[in-house]
Amino acid sequence: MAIRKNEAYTNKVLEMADLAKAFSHPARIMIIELLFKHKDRTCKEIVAELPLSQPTVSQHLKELMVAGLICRKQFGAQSLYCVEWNQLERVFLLFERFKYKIMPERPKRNCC
Amino acid sequence: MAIRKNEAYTNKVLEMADLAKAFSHPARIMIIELLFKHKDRTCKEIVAELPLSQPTVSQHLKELMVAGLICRKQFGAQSLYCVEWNQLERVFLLFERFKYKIMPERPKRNCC
DNA sequence: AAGTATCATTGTATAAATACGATTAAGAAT
DNA sequence: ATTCTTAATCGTATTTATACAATGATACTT
Repeated sequence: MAIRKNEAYTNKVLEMADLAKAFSHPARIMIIELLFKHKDRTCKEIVAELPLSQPTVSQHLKELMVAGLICRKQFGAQSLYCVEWNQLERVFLLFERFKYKIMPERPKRNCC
Repeated sequence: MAIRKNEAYTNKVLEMADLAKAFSHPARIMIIELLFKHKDRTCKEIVAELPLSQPTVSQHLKELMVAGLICRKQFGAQSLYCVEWNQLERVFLLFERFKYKIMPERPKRNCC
């Protein structure tokens, strides 16, 4: 613990951790997959594809919204969800940058 | 909840969620970055770069080992850690596959 | 042998994540 | 108007994650 708490992590690392967390539950990965197969989905349709109750799915949807990965449009009584492509691209960009920063250093074989 | 609990998620989705979870804490991302800068690092050196106590760092190291992302070599009293490149490549592969499965469908502009 | 250094493990406290029943709110249908 | 549908939110229980002091274990130093 040689580093002070407040200047410990760069914004990029914090952003990557947050976005990785959004992907750290299988239901949330599946939601993103579902939303690209059909671009607008109601909550009910998403619930029908998952082994989770409606309130739990709503909670995961909210987390994905907070992460900026999906958005919601109100259509009468129902909510239509869709992917925020810009933010999804941002995730892939961060992981790709991380990879190309690291992988050129990759040794011929693993050390262990 | 129309899907039965046991057949809910594919192995690929579960694997991706687990690996994303490994990246979901800034300390763990930094550890991987540190380990590629200098390929072998002692626990003490890693602790010196993070705002966390030695036991907490040890715990994060263990989680990364369980995820298969790093490995440990014992050298006398000290532990040397290094990246498991194969597994790191696996992470990037999963995210890239996910991207190329999804992004061709990307519409010209966001829906919201 | 006694002391020191390194680091994993244990125990434990606190916070965050996960899950769901119950409720609420708002629109749609009758 | 009343009932039904849809989905968010609330309340709460349970599990998991995070953090660290204390301890234990192993090797190194003197």
